Amino acid sequence: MVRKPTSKETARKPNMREAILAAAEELFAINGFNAVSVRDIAQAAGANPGSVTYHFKTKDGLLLEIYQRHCGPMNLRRSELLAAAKRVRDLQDRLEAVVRAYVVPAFTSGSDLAGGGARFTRLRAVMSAEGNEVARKIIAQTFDDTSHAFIDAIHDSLPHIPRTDIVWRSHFLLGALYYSLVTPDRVSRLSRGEADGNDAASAIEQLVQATVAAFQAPALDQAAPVKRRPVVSSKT
Amino acid sequence: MVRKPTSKETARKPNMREAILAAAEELFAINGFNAVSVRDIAQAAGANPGSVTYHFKTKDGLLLEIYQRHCGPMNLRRSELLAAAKRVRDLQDRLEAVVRAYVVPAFTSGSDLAGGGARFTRLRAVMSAEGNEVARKIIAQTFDDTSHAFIDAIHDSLPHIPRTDIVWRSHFLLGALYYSLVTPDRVSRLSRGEADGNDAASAIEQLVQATVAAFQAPALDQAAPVKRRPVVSSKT
DNA sequence: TGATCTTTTGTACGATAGTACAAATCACAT
DNA sequence: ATGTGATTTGTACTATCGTACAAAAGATCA
Repeated sequence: MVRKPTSKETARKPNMREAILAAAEELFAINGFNAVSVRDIAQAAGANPGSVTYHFKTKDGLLLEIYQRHCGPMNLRRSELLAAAKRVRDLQDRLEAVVRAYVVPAFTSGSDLAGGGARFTRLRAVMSAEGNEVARKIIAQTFDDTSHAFIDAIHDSLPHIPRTDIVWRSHFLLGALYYSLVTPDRVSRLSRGEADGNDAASAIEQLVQATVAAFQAPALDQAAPVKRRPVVSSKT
Repeated sequence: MVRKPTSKETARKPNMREAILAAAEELFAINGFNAVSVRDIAQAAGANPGSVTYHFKTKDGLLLEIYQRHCGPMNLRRSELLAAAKRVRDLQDRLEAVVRAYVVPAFTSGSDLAGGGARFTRLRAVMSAEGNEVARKIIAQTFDDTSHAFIDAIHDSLPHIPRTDIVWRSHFLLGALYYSLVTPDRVSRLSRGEADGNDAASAIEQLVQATVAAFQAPALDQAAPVKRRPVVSSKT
């Protein structure tokens, strides 16, 4: 039989599916995966719980779809920005451009998705903290390449810093980035209202400025290799 | 009747209560609050589920007890280290000492609790990401004082940096700290085995070094208030 | 020992979780 | 209009959740 996948195959009425995705993304990003029920999502999307099962089979499948929806555009955007940053001649400026290329897409929209950049990044932060299995797999196989590309680019701008130090510092960058999206109100509170933790532009500039300086810090290397500071091991 | 609170009042057999607390702390720190059931905790502690209810009334009460168990010692330790740090004469050295006074207690044991510092800090990180209500209240009313004290101390070492910037950067510090405890394996992975994300000593040194540099970065202030930096030109 | 208090156990209850599935409904080509 | 396949709805099943509570067990002291 000859199939004619004109409008039938391409999801004739994607409204509800999209609504469920959006509602789930928002609820997961705010409350985490475990605290949100399928019924919560359905209600927020104005749908029936059974409809979620129909479109995404399982709750995990829903999370998976959210990731697959964003990972592509965000990494594409990062690649473009990184490529542009690498063309900056001055080393100091290039470092800042690279950091900016890493930070900006996390705060802003991935592409056509309205303002979803910060929301999805917050989602990733929360899933990371929850140790979500689905997220862990996707992250490792989707973002590690990007992370390596950025680490390499930063290393090119700072040849005298060991790669190990750059890994640590970029790890700190991601942690700071995540935390800024997870608990923005704390910034407002601790600054006694002088700063707005929810202002993405401020967050980006502050983060870029601080991170560039952190990357430029002298290397730790072998000086005082911290043989056995009485620190206590983290795991038994 | 004259009471003789010799051994009865002081918890005659605290073994089980302590075992439940320890098990809960570990499970919460790893899997979050919502993903862990009372039955999980009881089983891990070798106790009966009803015993958890008996000692802590509710699951929230158990979390509350964990916080109250750690907050005192950890903040005390921080205060001591901070006081010592403030006495450092050289401004550069003092800044590093202050940062270290903030970081070290988060990674190491609060006091008598065996290796619980990193575990409890990780717990705080996860609760923060989950938006746990119980944790949020305690954190705000217990740690904000400490945070302000550190921010002030850092500001004293860096008088030319606006307080707002210092708040942002200390926020980044806490985010980096949290993330290092939540996802240490990522460091090992991205460094291709050259760094050990689970090594507390390395984490502390790297974090202190990077953070001191971040604090010392020039102020953002009003220079170029981020109208619309041409972050990128590529659109392809 | 027997009385009394603390702790542990076992069990059960109501609520809610994820998911399955049949019936109802819808959109559209014929 | 009607048949057809894609959705949506309603409902139900099982599992597990937090918690309550009575009974059993253990400990302490007159």
